[in-house]
Amino acid sequence: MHMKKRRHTDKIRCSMEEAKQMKDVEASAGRPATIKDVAAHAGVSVATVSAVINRNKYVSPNLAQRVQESITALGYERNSLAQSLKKQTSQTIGLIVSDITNPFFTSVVRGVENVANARGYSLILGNSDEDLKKEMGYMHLLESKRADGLIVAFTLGNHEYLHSWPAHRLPLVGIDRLPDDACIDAVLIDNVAGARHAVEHLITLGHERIGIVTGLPGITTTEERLIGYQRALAAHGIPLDPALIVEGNSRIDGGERAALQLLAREAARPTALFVTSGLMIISALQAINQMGLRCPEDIALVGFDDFEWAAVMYPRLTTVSQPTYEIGQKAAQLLFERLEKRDAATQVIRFQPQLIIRESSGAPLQSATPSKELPGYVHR
Amino acid sequence: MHMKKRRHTDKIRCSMEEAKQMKDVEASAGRPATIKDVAAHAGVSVATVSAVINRNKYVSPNLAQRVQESITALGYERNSLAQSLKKQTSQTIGLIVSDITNPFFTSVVRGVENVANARGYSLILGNSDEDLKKEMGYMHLLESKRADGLIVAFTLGNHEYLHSWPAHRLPLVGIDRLPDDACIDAVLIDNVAGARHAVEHLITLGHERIGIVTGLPGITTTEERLIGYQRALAAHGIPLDPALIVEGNSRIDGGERAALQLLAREAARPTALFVTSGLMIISALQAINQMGLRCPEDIALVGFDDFEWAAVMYPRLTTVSQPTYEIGQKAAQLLFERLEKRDAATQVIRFQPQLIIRESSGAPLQSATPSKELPGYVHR
DNA sequence: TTTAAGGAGCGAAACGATTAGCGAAACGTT
DNA sequence: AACGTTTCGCTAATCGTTTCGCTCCTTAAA
Repeated sequence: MHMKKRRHTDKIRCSMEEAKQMKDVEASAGRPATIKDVAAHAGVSVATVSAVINRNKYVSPNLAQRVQESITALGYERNSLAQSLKKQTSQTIGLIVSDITNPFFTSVVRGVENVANARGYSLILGNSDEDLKKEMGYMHLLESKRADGLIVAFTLGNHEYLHSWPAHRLPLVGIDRLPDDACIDAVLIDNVAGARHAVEHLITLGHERIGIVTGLPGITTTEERLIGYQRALAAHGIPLDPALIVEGNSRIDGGERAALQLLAREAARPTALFVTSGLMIISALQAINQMGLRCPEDIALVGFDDFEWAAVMYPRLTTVSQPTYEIGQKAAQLLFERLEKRDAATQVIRFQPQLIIRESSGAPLQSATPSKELPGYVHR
Repeated sequence: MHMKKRRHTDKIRCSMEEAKQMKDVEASAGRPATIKDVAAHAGVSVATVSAVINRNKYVSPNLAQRVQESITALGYERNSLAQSLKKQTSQTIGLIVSDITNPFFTSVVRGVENVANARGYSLILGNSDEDLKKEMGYMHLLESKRADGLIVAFTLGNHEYLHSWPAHRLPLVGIDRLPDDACIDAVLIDNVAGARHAVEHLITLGHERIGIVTGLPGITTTEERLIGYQRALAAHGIPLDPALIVEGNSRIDGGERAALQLLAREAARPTALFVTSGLMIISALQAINQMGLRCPEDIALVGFDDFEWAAVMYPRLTTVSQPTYEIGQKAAQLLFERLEKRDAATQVIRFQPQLIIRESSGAPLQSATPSKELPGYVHR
């Protein structure tokens, strides 16, 4: 009774205040309005305000209306930190890539962001710079921020720590590459097939001395693409020349260095180059020009990773195209599936890359010979 | 006394448990370990554990040692949500760009991420897709997540809501563009000067009929670049022909459409094109090729936004280069300054863009005429 | 008239961390 | 022995939500 009465007077006092405060959003200056402020303002309990906000309980329409008015009057915005703490879910996922500046990852990030956003999740982004320490740092940071799940492009290095990772609590989805012993959901592409297609394309054009510029050593994609290269040669009875395999670093500078090294061997210069990582193809092309050679007449060129510009460069580049956006999308989907079914079997999705034939490989134009139309090959 | 005794037995019991649990990280399966678990395990109070974690109080070394052991034994990881709730700071900043896939923003994001990371802050990323609704959605989301500050590339549209934005509580830094009436910290570039340099470069090469493909209408950068174009013409007494101004949309498709429209006017075809937004220059180049014209012989071309590939395209592109990474860096720095001094005067930083002269504008090569070496002009 | 059902709203206990305030030892000094 | 000082450690309140029970109250059926 006592209570009841006091509450009632509260109500009256508050509705008078309401009239006054109607316009002064965020009355008490510094501090943001809390649910408690709203409750006091509307003369109801916090439980009721919460019920109104979340529409998960019966609240009479006119009371709900009153609460809504208090909310806008005070400029109240829910505190997701408190909510997450209580609900044990932060509606946030973490994404760790090696470098968002790499167009491959840029597009992946966009794919992830789109599906996360559609589900009301937000995205915390981290760049590992191919540094295991940084990667682990981010993973722990995201664990402490209680992200609901993580999507990670693992760097090279010893990933033993994954074995004791509490995946049931903080699910993990790998993209692009995976430590061989990791048993987690992942979205990858078939690098062996991609590399093999690219090299076989060069072989059918008559090349036998094909140089390869590899990516960062120790990463699965690098190794798989090298395997594809070797298989293609083997399948056509071309002996493997170790001198034609040169290590790049998946960045501009490494590509130039590696390409120059390959082209320097005047005696047994390769007639074609296969560059296995996106950014390096640019510098490889620069290296070719720099040596006074022409592409594709003197040196044919095929690269991994397609991008919009590949179609307007000179020469227009033949590349192995990965469905980057779809990779991000799929990874996010996998993560959300996992959040719903913690103990489902792990899935590893492998997309097929596509060889897009343009000019740099020296192939005859499409109209000239529309002969070889295998799946996985596209003329553009 | 009573307490004391019980506490003591607790200690003993716990150290026995400790021996047993030493290896079973994360004992109670699902739930992550809390500070309370650690306290119980080590036989101390939560305050002591907190003191050990934050090293902000006197704790005897051997006790600290014991606590540390409990922490690793239980696999404890601090819950930042709870910490943020209590400390009223989330160590998180939000970054809203229109589309991270745009190389301009990619690089900006990287700049922001780097300085945030260095300060122990993490980054929540949002793409607005030039949609005011989405932008506002993200801003409120980030407010509810209690981000400590926001960096935003504002879309076009009515930004009245900014006037009632609680900037003292959630500081805002604008990048790239700014609603004209917004009075906030910002990092911009001098678009007028950039455009003017580009167009004057074309004029000094003898061009008078210079077409311009603009960006999305309604955005300040678009308008400023158009002004720079007009000023350059005016300064050289060239009359303005409205037919030479065509609207693009800052995306690939819009660039092609606009360029084709300009080139279609066979009678009075422009001899040079100025494309004011990064992605569109590619499609403009395609449009030129498609019309059977040559660049730069038939049509000279200058674009806004430089990127690595501009140097290996055919022809190598003359562009206005913006210090994208530095823009991101500076924006983050401004934000952190603001977090430290809430009531300092607002700063608007304007970087100077640089005209990088390559082949597409038809300029004589550097070695041939090193004559015109104004600041803001670079031959590469 | 009694009972039951269930709508509408409230109080209070979590969630996991931080921290002010308070005692209790241990030690040194007079 | 009495007292002050320093060093540790504990209790309890707090941050802003959500949510479990609980209490009224209204309505309808028995």
